[in-house]
Amino acid sequence: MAARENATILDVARQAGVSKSTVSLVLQGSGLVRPDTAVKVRKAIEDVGYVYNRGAANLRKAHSNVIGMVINDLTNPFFAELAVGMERVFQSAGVVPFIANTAENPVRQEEVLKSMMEQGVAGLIVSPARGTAAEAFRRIQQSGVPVVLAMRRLRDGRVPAVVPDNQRGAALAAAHLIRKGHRRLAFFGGFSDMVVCQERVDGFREGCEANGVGHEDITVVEGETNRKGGMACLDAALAQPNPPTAAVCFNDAVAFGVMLALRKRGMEPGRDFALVGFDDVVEAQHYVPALTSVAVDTAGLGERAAHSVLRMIQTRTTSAEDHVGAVNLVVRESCGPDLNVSRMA
Amino acid sequence: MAARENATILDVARQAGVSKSTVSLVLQGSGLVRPDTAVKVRKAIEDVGYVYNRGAANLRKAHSNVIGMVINDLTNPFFAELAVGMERVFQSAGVVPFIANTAENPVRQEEVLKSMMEQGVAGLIVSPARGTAAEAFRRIQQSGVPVVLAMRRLRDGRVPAVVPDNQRGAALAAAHLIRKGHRRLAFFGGFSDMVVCQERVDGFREGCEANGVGHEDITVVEGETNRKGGMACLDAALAQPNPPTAAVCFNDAVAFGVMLALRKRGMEPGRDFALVGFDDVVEAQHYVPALTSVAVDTAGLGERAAHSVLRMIQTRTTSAEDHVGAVNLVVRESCGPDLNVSRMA
DNA sequence: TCGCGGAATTAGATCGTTCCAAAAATTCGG
DNA sequence: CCGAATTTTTGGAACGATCTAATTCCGCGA
Repeated sequence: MAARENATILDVARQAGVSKSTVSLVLQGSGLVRPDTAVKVRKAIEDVGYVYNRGAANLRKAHSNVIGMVINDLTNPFFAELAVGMERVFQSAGVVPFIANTAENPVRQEEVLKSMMEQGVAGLIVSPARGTAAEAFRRIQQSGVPVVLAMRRLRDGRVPAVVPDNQRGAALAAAHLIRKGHRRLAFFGGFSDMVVCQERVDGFREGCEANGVGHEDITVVEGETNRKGGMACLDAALAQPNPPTAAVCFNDAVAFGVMLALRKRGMEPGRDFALVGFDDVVEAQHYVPALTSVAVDTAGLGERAAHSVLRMIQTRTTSAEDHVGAVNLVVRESCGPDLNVSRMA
Repeated sequence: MAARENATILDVARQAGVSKSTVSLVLQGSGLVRPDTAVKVRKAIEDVGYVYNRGAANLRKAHSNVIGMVINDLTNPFFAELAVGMERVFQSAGVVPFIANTAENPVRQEEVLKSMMEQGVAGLIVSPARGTAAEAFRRIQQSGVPVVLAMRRLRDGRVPAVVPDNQRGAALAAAHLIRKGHRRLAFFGGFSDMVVCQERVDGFREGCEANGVGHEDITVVEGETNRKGGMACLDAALAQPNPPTAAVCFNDAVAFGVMLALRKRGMEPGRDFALVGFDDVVEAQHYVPALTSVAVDTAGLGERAAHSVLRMIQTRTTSAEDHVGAVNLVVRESCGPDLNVSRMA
C-alpha cells in the first residue's frame, strides 16, 4: 500500500505471493503466466508503487528501448518539425526518443553522443553540427549502435543519411527565377565546408547553366544559416559593381533575413528583389510577401530516418542505404510577377 | 586495441594490469589512485574502446546524472528557447538533459513521464500539457524525484513552478492599448481551464478596469493557442455587434494568426486593429508590422527552473518555492500610432 | 632488521533485473 | 488412479558497475 521509497520486483513478488521470476514474466507480458496470477501481480505492482528499473534490465537485455535524437539547432522550427516526425514513428514502435540539442557545436555534440552511449541507446539519429568529422561516429558504429544522419550528409559517406534532394531543389529554384526574367542571380548563405551547402550551390549553378545564365552572372555569398546571415549576405551582394536581382537562399531563415535587410534599404521583397527559400517552414506561407520556397517534407524525412534506425536495430546492422527525399518548389509571392516578356533565353 | 564488442570495466582492468576497483576509482576521478596508475588506466580505456555503462552504475549509485525535460510543444519556438536556457545550466553542472515532447497530449505525457522514471532520472522539469492533473505528479514526488513546472502552473499548487508574471504582463498590455486610445478591448486565445490563461485574462481585466474601461467593453474569446486559434478569435470578435478595436493575445502565435486574419479581410494590423502579443518570441520583432509583445525572458526562466531542480536534487527535497519572473512590455508597431484624442467611447 | 603508519590497491558483496534449467502443478488419456 | 505430456512457477547465476573493509605497498625511524 504505502508506496515504499523504492520498491523492487522482489517487493512486488512478496506482496503478490509469487517469485520474482513470475513478476518479471508479467512485466514483459509473457503469455506463459496464468491469467489470474498475472492479475494478482499487476495489483501488487500498483499496491507497492513499483517503478520498473530499466537500467537494471538493460544489464541483461540485448538492447534498450531508447533512441537518441541529436539535433543541431532546436530553435530552428525546421528541426523541431523533424523531431516531431520521428517521434510519431517511435511512439508506435514502443521506443522512447530522447532529444538533445548540440547548438551547432561539435564539442557539445561529442559530449551529448557520449552521454547517449553511456545511457545505452539502441540507436541514434543525428543531424550533425557544422564541422562534424565522420570520425565522430566510427566508434559508435564499431560498438554496434546504428546511426542515421538526418538532413545533413557527411563528406565521408560511411554513415547512412536521409536527406532531401538538395541539388534538384536548388536547380528548380534557379530555373524559376530565370523564368521570371532574372539574369543576374545569387546564392545566399551556408558555408562551402557543409556538404548540404555544396549540394545546393551545385544545383543552383546547374539550374543557371541549363537556363542560359552563365558563370559570370552568378554570385555565391557565404554566411550563417540564420536571419543574421541572410542580412549580411544581401549587404555583401548589393555592394558589388553589378548586383544580382534575385537570390536562392540556403534556407528560409536566411531568406527571412534578406527580406528584413531589403526593407531596411527601402526595397520591397518580391518587387525589387526576388527570393526563393529552402525547407518551406510553416512561417514561409505566413510572411508578407509569402515566401516561395523549396518544400522538403521535413516530417516525412524524419519518419523515414526513424524507420531506418528501427530496421537497422532489428537486423543488427550499422549500415543502410542513403535515402534522398523528393522536393518541390512551392511558388508564392516573393518572386513577384513575371518580369517583362521581351527578354529571350 | 581492437575495440571489443562491449568492453567492460573488467576488460579495462585486465588491459591495464590492475583490478576493476582501481578502474572504477579512476572513472570517478578519485584522488586515491596514484597518478601514473591513473594514466595507465586511462590509456587502457582508450585501447579497449570502453564505454561507461551508466545503467549498471545507477544500480548502486544514489542517483543518476540525467534530468528529464518534458515539453508540451517543441514546435513552438518559445518552448525551444526555454529548453535551450535549461540546457545551458545543466551542461555546466555535468548533468545531461533529455528532452521529450508531449504534443500537448496528457496521455502521451503520462507515457513520457513513466519512461523517464524508468530511466532513473534524477529530476524533472515539466511544461505540462493542457489538462494535466496534479495527480500525475504525486507518484513521482512520492518516490523522491523532484519536479519543477515551467511556464505553466497547476491549479493544485503542490508542485513548485517557475512562471512569468502573467497577470502583470496582461495588465501592462491592456493599459498600453487604452493609452493608445482604444476603448473596446478583447482578449484572444487560451481556455479558461488553463491556469496561465486565467491569470492573463485576470490581469487583462484588471488593467482595463484600472484605466477606466468597464466590463461591458471587454470581450474574451477562447481559442487554441496557435495561429489557427488566433484567426478564429478575430473572426468571432468582429462578428459581434459592437466589435473591439484592439486585442491582447494569449501569446505571439495567436497574435500572428490574428494578423493573418486581418489581412485576409483587407484590414491592416496596427492601423485598423491594434494587437499585443505575449512571450516576445524572436519572430515578433521581425514581423511586419513588428509585434508589440510582453517579454518574459524565456531563457532566464528556463535557467531558473534548472537551478531549482538542481538544488532540490542536492538537498533531497521535492518541494520548493514558486518563482515568478518579471515581465515587461516591448513596444513595437502593432498598435499603430496613438489614436486621435477627439473620439470618445 | 623490524615494525609502523599512511597511501594505494583489491576482493567480494551488492544493486534490480533477465534468462535458463529444472521443479512443481495441472491436465488428460487409458 | 497412474504416468506422460503440458502448463506454470521458481531458484540461482548472470549483467557491469560501486562500495566497504581488508590487504598489500612503501618509506622510514628505531
